[in-house]
Amino acid sequence: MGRQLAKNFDFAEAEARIYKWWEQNGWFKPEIAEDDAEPFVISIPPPNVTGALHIGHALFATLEDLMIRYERMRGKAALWVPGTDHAGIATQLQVEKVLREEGTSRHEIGREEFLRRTWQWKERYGGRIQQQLRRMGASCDWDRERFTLDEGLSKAVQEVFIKLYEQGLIYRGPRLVNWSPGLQTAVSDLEVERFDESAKLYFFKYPIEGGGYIPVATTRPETILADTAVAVHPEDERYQAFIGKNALVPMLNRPIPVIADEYVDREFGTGALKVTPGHDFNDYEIGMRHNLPIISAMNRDATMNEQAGSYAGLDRFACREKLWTDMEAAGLAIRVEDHIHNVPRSQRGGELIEPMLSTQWFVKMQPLAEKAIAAVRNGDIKIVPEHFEKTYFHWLENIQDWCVSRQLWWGHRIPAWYGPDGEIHVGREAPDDGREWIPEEDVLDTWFSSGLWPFSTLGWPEETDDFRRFYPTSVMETGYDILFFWVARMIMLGLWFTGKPPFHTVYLHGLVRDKHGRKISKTLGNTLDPIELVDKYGADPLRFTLVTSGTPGNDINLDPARVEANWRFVNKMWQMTSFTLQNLDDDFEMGLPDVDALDLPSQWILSRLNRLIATVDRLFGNYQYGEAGRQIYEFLWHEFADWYIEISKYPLYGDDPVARRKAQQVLVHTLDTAFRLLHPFMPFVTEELWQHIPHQGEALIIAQWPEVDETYLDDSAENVMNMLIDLVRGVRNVRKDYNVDPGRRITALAEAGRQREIIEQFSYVFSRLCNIENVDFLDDGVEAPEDAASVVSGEVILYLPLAGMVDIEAERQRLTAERENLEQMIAKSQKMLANENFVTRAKPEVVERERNRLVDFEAQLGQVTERLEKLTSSS
RNA sequence: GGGCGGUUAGCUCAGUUGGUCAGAGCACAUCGCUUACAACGAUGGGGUCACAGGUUCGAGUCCUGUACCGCCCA
Repeated sequence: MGRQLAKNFDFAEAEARIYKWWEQNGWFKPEIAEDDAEPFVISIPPPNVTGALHIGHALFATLEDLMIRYERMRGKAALWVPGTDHAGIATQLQVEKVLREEGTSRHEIGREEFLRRTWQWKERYGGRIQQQLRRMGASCDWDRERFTLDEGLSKAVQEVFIKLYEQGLIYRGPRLVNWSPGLQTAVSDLEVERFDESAKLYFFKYPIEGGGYIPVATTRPETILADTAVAVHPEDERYQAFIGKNALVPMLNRPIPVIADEYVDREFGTGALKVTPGHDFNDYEIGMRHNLPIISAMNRDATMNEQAGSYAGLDRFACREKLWTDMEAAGLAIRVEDHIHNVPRSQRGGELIEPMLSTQWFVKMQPLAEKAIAAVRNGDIKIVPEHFEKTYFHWLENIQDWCVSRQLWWGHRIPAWYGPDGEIHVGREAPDDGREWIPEEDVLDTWFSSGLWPFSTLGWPEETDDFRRFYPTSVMETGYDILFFWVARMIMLGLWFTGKPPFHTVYLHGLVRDKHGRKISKTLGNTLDPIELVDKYGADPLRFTLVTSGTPGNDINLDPARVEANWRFVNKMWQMTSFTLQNLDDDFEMGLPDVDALDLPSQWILSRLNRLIATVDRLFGNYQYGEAGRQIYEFLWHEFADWYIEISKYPLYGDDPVARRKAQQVLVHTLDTAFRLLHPFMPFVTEELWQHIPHQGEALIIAQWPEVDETYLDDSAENVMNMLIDLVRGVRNVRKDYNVDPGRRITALAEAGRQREIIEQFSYVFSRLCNIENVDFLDDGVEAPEDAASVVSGEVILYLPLAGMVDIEAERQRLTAERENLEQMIAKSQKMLANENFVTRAKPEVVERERNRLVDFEAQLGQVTERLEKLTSSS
């Protein structure tokens, strides 16, 4: 009789075995659903192909897998499209580093060889992250895996670029761009981060032709050499006389106009501004307004060029120093002050970004942005949590044209050719006109291809079966940090090219931080390696911790102690199952008796179980996965294990085969249902345990999601059970207070009024749970023993005769405290109910509940008071 | 300067139509190896829910303001 389970869960063995089994059976594929099933599709946020799984990846993998598993169990054609990103700059930097170590460089080996090496690098390291996602339990359809440089995706990229060009939305031209001198490429404004750093503010004299000077302050003296104007505020009295005159650029003596512009902040510095359209974005705007010439005084490596006169060839910082020394010598320098300056740095590597004049390819964003704004405004796309919509709108409403060309080699080559007469051709091929067309060297921003991801991965621009069936996708789950980089661009490009929003919901998660809320960084040494945690505790506890440690859109402070606690939860479930299996008969048959045929504890646990299903459904509907997980945990541990299992030992160990059978069925049914609910959170252990319990169907991963059976919802069973639980707790309490040896069996006397039958029937509960040998009933008019402690719940009072152990005075104090507490509650409750506004305005069920509470309190108070009076009169 | 988020037990966090909402885990204290589980169980201590107003019969929950922390944008 009974079945055996290993003593503990060997997660390392089981996870590998189960994942392989799922994958081999094709259960990650949408085709396992009915042919007409509604699709549910997620495109993975593609990680860097040569990267390693970090804790942020673990978070998205968990959330997306949770959504996919839930919808799969609900019968939808669930498809999670996996893939990786070529990550232009990051990957190129990795390979360049290797080349440097080999003593060579990409320029030395040439473009073709460099690309060969990079593909080789991708082949070698590309795959690692996919394996790590598998360890997290990610149920992606690996047969549909994509890479942004795949042929199909490259075709989509070309298609989009060419179409946008034909539509007049792509242009090429010299503009001021963010230039990364170390990488020697342009980057977009999103790829620039700004930091407040201490710097120097240099005050100097701008000589005026014909005498006098205007004092000017700058943080970057070297740009003086590229000044094309001095600007003052039109209403600034101090400088009125100079407007329209010429100033002379220090050391170069080049004449430039003094102009008036309202942009100038009269309070800052000297109130006069040097204007350098070639090296500053604000100055560029001023330059446009006043038709100023643009001078670029730097080379691509941020050394000074011939425009800098004698300073040509110097690095910008060396130039700054030398120029200032020269200006001091020339009597033009006034003073240098310490100054906090907002400095632009590259998101990649942190080097100083220089605004530089450069010829690049741009996408006109406004027409695309308008559609993207409308889609969220009219509800076609919902952002969760909602407050991110504001950020989204603000960015799109103020959108700048997107610089999409990069002077890199690793990426999608821009499909453009230059003709011998300077003409530009954009298309898949060079024109076949016998002339020599030179292909564009630049590649596209990696985010350009990522922006097509939801549809390019499904075959677009081809009208493939997948595209027809699975586009638009359903939910875009990703971090809020790439709302602009990625999400907004997918929405813009998706709407523009497919005419449909690429997904109906954007779910944004927060950043994972360390347990003290610090950003995770190698420098701080607080990195959390998800794979290490999986090795130590298994994937399930890590997943559960990631989901239940926070709320949507908020950062998560991950405490490894919680991972350990959830590993204990896994063990707890293992033990619950082990208990159940040990108590099954060989001829056990699944099933569930009608609610009327069940005992109270079973009615109670099934009522709680069905409420749990309803709660989880409601929470999932609102993307409240964390709360749903916590509720399941609470149910399994603190209702099912703590109470139902303990109580079920009575019928299981008793000699009534019918009762025994019913208890078995309730145990199995509850585990079965709870495992289904928990499976999206903890797929491995739930699958393993489900396989061990009696079950119908091949695998939990494809089992049906539970539905609420309202016939099992039972308020009255819950109320009575709560009373019993209350009494048990009260008895345990007394035992502890009086230091009654846990092994010592005691008896109880009850005054139960209308609850007498219940107490009688469930005296075994007291026996099992608080070691009460038997409960007798006090006949009317018979006094309770004096040497007894008492426990009250509702109208029931239990006396625990503890001859010689009860300190009457202590007992009196205990009861007095309880009476005071009750009196307070009663007063509060009475006050509420006496308030006409409450009775008339509050919801009826709230008023009703309050009335019941009051009745309960009063019954309890009656018992406590009576007991106190007896103790007082008899002592 | 504009916008957003946070401030709940020693620590990490829940608490989403305002009415058992003052909770969980960890940590701490006491007791217990009782045949599912010591990777456990029982019991307990611990918070004026940042502060000040307001709305409401009722506010951790809604509104306004303040302080501090963090993020985004300029």
